[in-house]
Amino acid sequence: MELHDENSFKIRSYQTALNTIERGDIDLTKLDQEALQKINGIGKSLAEVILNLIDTETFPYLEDLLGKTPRGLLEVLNLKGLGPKKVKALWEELNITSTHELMEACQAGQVAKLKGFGEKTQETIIQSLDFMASNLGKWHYAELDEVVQQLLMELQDRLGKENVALVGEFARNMEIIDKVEILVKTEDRKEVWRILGEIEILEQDTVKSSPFTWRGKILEPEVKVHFYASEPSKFISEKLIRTGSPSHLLLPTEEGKTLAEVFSLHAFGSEKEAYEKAGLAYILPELREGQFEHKWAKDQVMPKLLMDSDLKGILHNHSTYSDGKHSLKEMAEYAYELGYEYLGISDHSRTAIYAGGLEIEMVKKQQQEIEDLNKTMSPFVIFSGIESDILLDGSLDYPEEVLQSFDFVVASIHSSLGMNINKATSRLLNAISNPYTTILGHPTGRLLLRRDGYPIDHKTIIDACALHQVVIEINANPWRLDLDWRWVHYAMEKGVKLAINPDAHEKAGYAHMKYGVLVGRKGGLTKEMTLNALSAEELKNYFMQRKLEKNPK
DNA sequence: GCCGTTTTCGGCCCGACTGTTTTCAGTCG
Repeated sequence: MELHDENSFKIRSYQTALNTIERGDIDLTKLDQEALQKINGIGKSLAEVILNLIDTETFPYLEDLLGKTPRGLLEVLNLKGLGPKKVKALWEELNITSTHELMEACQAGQVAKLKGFGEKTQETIIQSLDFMASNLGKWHYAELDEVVQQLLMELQDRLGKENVALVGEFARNMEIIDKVEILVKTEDRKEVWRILGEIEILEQDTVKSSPFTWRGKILEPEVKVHFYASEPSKFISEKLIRTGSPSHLLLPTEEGKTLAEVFSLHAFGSEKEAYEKAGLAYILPELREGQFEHKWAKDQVMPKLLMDSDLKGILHNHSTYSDGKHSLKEMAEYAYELGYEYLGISDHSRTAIYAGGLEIEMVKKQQQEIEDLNKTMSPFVIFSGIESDILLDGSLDYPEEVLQSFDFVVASIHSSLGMNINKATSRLLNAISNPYTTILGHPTGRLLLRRDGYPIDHKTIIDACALHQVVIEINANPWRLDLDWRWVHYAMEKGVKLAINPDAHEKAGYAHMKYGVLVGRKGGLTKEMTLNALSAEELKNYFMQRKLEKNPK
């Protein structure tokens, strides 16, 4: 609609209606025309469209629009920095219909000459295109989780459980996966390759494959996959070598060899035995990154890492008070059903108008509702929080007396993300030193594979959190996973606690906790250093104690 | 296209930034 001169307010209507539908938990298929029109943002026309869609599964207007739009242009529309107006200009003035053509036009300097464009815009577009190209074929761990586990199970069924092992990035629980790698123990490669040929979701690339390596892809979502065949005697060695990151494998051992050399020179009955041979304690796959794990293993002090079952409650969640899909009560009851002891609700604050941030009177209303629910749901506890926007100068979004009324405050940046490292760091420092800040939310604002976060001086930020006893969030949303696991160990060393927060905007969002735990473990996170491993009672005391120390009045 | 009324039209969420302009359009969160 945006590309075809449709009335901008009509476009907005569609958008508002879509937002309402997506954010609500309404089963449209059960509603008639009259009931549909009662939904805010849906009038006569849209109600008819919806009924027609349910009935015939088609939408002629959309088909018509798509028919007039080059497919590649939709991809151009996804580029950061390009909105509908600019894309339309590129299409009409330069006849650009794909990212490929756009790159050529940029490189030829044609884009900069267009009215409303310039050198800098052209440069931004090139950067966006590069960013897109560099992420091509990569996926979030969470997007592949299910298909990979299924594939693994099917293979283990057919080849024997002990003969199939995940290796590579996926085995190390990396947040971004470029290719899936699986090692098979066998004396008959051809038979294994034949079985792979029977699996429908796989497609081999025969040109790139070799006698020892089957290369190809999983079809949906499309991701590269490699299978390696290993003789039984070398299976453990090969598994270790194909799992550890390059810097892990280059770690030195007592006898002066690298880990990789030790692994490849001997035959082992188990991975534990292999690490023993190298004079090290056993290192879990997710820790094999060539970082702090070496010292832990050398000193034989591998800590017990955080587990899903250690988490006693869920902090940082949204409800229908702001942009969540489910009501406060529904969110609380579902957390209770899942066996958690508490829920920390932290809707958006008032500056986040686009997300329905809470005006002060709504804060009070919500806190009243929390108080009432806490009476009926006890011993389950709802903690009253807020995700307060960190404003441009680093201050929080409400006057003191309002901030004071929360059990906890998650402070996050949501606007003006285009900052340099000095600006971003000082903005965060200001928020961290605010006595009402309990948790620093998604510290860099990154969206994996979509945009880099603003640059921050991690050490300075973590040191400040240590000084002011601010907890840092590991936002467990697969798009964020922010704080990055590479900084978890440093935070723990400084005595900074971390919170595994799903940032759930609906009940199903709690499931993301799993991915927060995975990256937390990668960073070496323990139960002791995890805020929401505290019981409801302990956390209640923690919040209270903290408020007393910081704001004695 | 929706909503609300100061009802059958007129207005539609906001603030900041960037880069292009020479006062503001386009984009983002």
